[in-house]
Order: sequence, then C-alpha cells, then structure tokens
Amino acid sequence: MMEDLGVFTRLGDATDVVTKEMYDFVDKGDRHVALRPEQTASVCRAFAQHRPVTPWKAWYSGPNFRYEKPQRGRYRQFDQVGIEVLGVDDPYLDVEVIALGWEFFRRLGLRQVELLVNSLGEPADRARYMTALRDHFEAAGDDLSEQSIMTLDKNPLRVLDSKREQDQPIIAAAPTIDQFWSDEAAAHFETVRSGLDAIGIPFTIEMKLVRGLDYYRRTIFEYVGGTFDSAQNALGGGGRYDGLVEDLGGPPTAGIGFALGVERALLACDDEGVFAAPDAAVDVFVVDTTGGGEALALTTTLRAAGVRSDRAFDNRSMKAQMKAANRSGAAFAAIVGTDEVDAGVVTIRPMRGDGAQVAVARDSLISELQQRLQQPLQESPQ
RNA sequence: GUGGCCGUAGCUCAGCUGGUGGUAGCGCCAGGUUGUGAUCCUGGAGGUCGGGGGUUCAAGUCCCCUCGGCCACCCCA
Repeated sequence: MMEDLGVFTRLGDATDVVTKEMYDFVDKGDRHVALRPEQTASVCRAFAQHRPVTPWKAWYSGPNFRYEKPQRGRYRQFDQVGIEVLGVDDPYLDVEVIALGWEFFRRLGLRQVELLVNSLGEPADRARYMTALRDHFEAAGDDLSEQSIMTLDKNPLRVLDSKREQDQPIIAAAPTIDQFWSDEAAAHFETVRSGLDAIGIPFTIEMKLVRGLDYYRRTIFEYVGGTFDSAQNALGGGGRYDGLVEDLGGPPTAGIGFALGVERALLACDDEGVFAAPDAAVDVFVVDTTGGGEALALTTTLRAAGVRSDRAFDNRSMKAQMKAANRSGAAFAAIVGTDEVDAGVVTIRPMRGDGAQVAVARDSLISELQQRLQQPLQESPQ
C-alpha cells in the first residue's frame, strides 16, 4: 500500500501520476513515503529485492491512490486487479497476457469492450520517434494549443493524447510510430498480432495509443469500454516494461503486465446490464392474522428446514401482509389465521402463476412447500 | 489542478424578475374489499430546501465560505 517515494519517482518525471497525483507525506521516522498510485512498480521492487526464479508470475488486487479531482470512473481511491510476468522476452507471452485480460472482461459478460494495441518500439526507436514528433509539433507553432505546447516540452508522445479540438488536425498529420520501429521491434509486434489473430482475439491497432506511464516500451494495450459517455473509458491497460526492474536496482529483466480497473469494470457491467436481477431472497412469506405468534413458530421451523422465509411484524392487516408478501418476491404465501389454527392447517397460496391456494396439514407444510418450490414457475401471462 | 453545471419529500424532479414549500410522478401508509397481493378509485403521512455565514421588512431564490455530486479539460483504472 505504501512505498518509499523513490520507487514511484523512477516511473518518470513526465508522468502526471508521479508528478501531480501522488499522495505522499513524511512519516514519523522521517521517511518520505507515498500511497501507491499503481502496483507494477511495487511488484518490480519486490522482484529486485527478492530475486525469484524466472519466469516469475504475480497477481495483485487492492486499492491505489491518486490525488486527482474525482469524477465518475475516477476516484482518489480505486481498486485494480493486475498481473505481471517478469523475466520473459517472448512475444507469445504478450499474447498470453493480453488474452488473459480480454478473457476477464469477456467472462464478466461484457460485450462492448474494445482492445487497442500498439508498439512503442525499442527505447532507441521511441527516442527517434519522439524527436520526429517534437519537430512536427514545433513546426505547427501557435496552431497547437497552449496546453499541448507545454506537454510537448515534457513528452511529445503525450501530445497525441490531447482531446482539444484545435490540436486534432496537427495530431492527424503527425508521423506514426511504425515508421520508427527497428526490425526487431517490428518482428516482435508482428508475432504479437499474428498470435492474437491465431486465438481469435479481436483487436485494433492504434498508432496513437500511448500509455501514461513512461516505463513502457514495445507492446502496449488498452481495454476500452464501449458504453462510456465520459472520457474515463479505459477499463484496463498494460504493456511491456523491460528495464523497469533494472531502474529499481535489479538485474536487466523483461517484464509485462496489465492492471484492470475494478470500479470502471463495474460501471461497464451496469451499463451493459450484465448482472442478472437478483433472485428473490425468500421462498415463502408467512402471513399471520392471529397476532404474530404463529408466524414466529412457522418461520422458525421453515428456516430450520432450509426454506427461506420471512414475515411481517406489528400485527398489520392481512391486506398489508399480503402486499409485503408480494413485494418480498416469495413464490408462496403461507397463511395462518384462526380458521387454520382450529383446523390444524396452513393455507399455501401461490404468489405467481394461476395456481389455486390449498390448505395443507401443518405437519406436512415443509414437505408440501419443498415439493412446490422444486417445480418450475409457471409464468402467468400479464 | 483549471473551467462549467447541480444538491428541494424515500426516489425522480417543478419552483419565473426574492413575497406563505409543490393537487407533480413513482414509492410508502390507510380505506374502498371486517381473511387475500400484483390492477383500479379515494384519502393520508412525510421537508433543518446539503451545511454555515451575510444582504434584505422578507432568501429555496441574491452574495461569500464549506461539503457532496456531475460534465469538460487534464489524466488514467
């Protein structure tokens, strides 16, 4: 949850997550610490510290903290689930990692998620691309928005992320990364693409995809929700960060992983309606017009027999109790009044379908109910 | 962090240039139906107008502060 500030500052000085959004403070031991804004750096720090055997696969889930202005889908405390694999350079691993995240959303039931992939190339490719981009954007001069001119100074890649109208034509005319890929980076990416194709995972190559953390190189990817009106539409993302372990004091180590935003995934689930309506919480609602004592006895025996039951209180009118029974979602009402008590029976009334209510002996109530509860509900035409 | 919008009944919201809080919809409760829900009809309850200060004879309405939410930028999960 907390790390020495230095673990995060190594993520890059052009990274807003580090420069603007860190929840950092000095503790009682005079250590400058920060609540983690993400977890990849912590995993790499742990790897550098403990040197596990590679390939090393790790997963995590838990809260992260960023000091931003909260908005829907963007919270100061948010949860991520993620995985990291360290020590493997093989592009087939990239495919496996990307596929795992894709499968996560697919199995949740989300159908409108889009997968974007790109390659930032080797560090040298990336450096040449940044130079070319800087030239391009500087040539645009004042046509570029003031904000972007400032971003350009720190990291020209990030200018591609601008959503300001004014910048769009200039961004559209910018050189693309693929022109700068080394043969090796291009081959790596080609294997990733063909691997995704081979296992049937649909994706879009997005040359303007740049991730917000500076440690990425080569393969990067993002899962984008299809239902979001707002700009917080990234449900998850990740990429390769070969070299990060080394930056944190470990041996040169390849690495790749992703993080998925739990809150945003849940928002997407709401939008797509993937969660079925909850089942009724009760099977039987006991209606007691004798004062409530019968309901106490009946709910007790029913619950003991594993029949989920509920009742009304305050000795309300039968009509009110029936309303409560209806609202509870119970399939049956078990009605007991003075007539039933005298006759030693309980009236079972189906709350759905067209079935008639019947009186059953009190002793056989549980078996009668259990039998009826096992039968499929007959929906009555509305 | 910058800019904009919004907090009024349990929920969704009206409320004009300050002048007694809305017959609003949904929900809830009761009655119509003294043993029967989901429909219908009638009635009813429920509010520190987010909180605090100020201007005014008078503030839900105007001003300031504050808390919370939403949107865009930014950023990203």
